Amino acid sequence: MSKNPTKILLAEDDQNLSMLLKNYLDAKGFDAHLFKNGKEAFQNFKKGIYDLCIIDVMMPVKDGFTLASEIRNEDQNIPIIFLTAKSMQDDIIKGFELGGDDYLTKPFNMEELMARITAILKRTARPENPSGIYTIGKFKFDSNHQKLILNEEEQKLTSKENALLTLLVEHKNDILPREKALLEIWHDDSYFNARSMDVYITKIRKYLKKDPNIELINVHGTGFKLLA
Amino acid sequence: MSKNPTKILLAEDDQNLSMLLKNYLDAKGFDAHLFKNGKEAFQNFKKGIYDLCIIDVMMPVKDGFTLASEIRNEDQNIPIIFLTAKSMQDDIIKGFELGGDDYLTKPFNMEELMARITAILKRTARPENPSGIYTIGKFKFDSNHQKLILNEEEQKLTSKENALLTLLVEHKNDILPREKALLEIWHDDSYFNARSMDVYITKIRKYLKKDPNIELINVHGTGFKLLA
DNA sequence: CCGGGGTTTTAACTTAATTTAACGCTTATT
DNA sequence: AATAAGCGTTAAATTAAGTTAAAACCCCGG
Repeated sequence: MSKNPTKILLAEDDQNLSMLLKNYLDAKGFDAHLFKNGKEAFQNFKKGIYDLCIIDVMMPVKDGFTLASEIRNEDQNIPIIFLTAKSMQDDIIKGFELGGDDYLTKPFNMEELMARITAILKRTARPENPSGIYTIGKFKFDSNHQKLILNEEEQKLTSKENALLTLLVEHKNDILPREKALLEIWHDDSYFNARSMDVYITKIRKYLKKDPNIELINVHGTGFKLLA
Repeated sequence: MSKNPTKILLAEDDQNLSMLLKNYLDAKGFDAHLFKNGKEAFQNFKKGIYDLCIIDVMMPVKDGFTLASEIRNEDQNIPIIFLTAKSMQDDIIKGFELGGDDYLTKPFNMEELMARITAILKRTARPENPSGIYTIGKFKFDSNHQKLILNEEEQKLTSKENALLTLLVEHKNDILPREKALLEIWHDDSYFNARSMDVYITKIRKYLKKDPNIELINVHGTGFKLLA
């Protein structure tokens, strides 16, 4: 199940820059759609489902701010990045007031744009599994409620057991590196924390033993692997 | 019941700029805490509950990137804005990779910083509920009138019960950190206040017991989570 | 100023979660 | 095979949280 590319609405009238942008974004794996003024852009915005907008402030026919406020009117949440030639602070303030998420002053370099896009998408991204419910062999694992359920029996988990098992299922059939677990759960990779983690691995193994098809194996010097 | 100001961690070694920043932010109604290097900043970060970090990249003792990654390790979500003297693109990319939310190149003007702070906080903000009326499972909770209502029955709450339950519902299905509750309600994180808070947790659990689908679980060493 | 009812804090005790310690076994290295 | 480092398991020690009751506090009416 491969993911759809992020669809970007690109509103920019400058011929050179716009093609440069579109090519760059497409090369980076995005699906960028280019429009040369605010009017065209808005007409298309209503049709397509976009994930992100990059809007030049100065455009003929309909300027970027007008476009942005129309878009905001349709969609409260879609991220908007403004581009502007002049670095007038009033413009910047206005852009943010309109609900812009970021603001780039020309000339900017593509790497920076890319970094800002990535940062915004990361913030906007929906968590992978908001329900927090996973299947492990015959078990249901509800990480939000810190419970491991087999048939009708509920096993309550402590916070650490829950955190560790959550990491393990997120890496199901794959290695969860020791270091990663230690940093995320214990916030520090030290001798004692590592020993503590081993204790929790034992506890989790004990719980999971009720389904003999599940294995929680160690990869020496590397990490653990949950097989189901 | 007025709201606490947004608490900002400010890490900046330049004497002039840092005081300028602190004064400006304080004047804008924030509660800015200034530290002159990464080490000091991190030590204090762990103690206080901050809402936003503004970090200079170039600092003595511990640089801004190191500080940011340590902070990210403790808190996945807190917004971080980097400040840098040089507009080196590599720095910018690195900043975003570390989970920075925004990046400002010196010299910047205060208005722009303000705009970016506002934009970030708007994204991060928890949805407000001016009515003060929440739903918790089968209950209605009216925080303005300090009442918990199930069917026709009204349970009056004391102000502490009310304040704590309000914080809990504002973080529904998410962790309410102990320190945050202690600082906001008891204004001081001490042993006895922590004990007192536990007493109130017990009381609230007793009230909520009437709906068996509601859980108020403890996350060891971290806080409480209200699940409904 | 005093007393009483409700609220909050302190105290004492209990239970649970987590870390540390101890010891034995396994895996890599030479 | 000897050695060292990594891991497994159990139990003890430590620290956090849960519960209940008593003490202290606070505010209002008399």
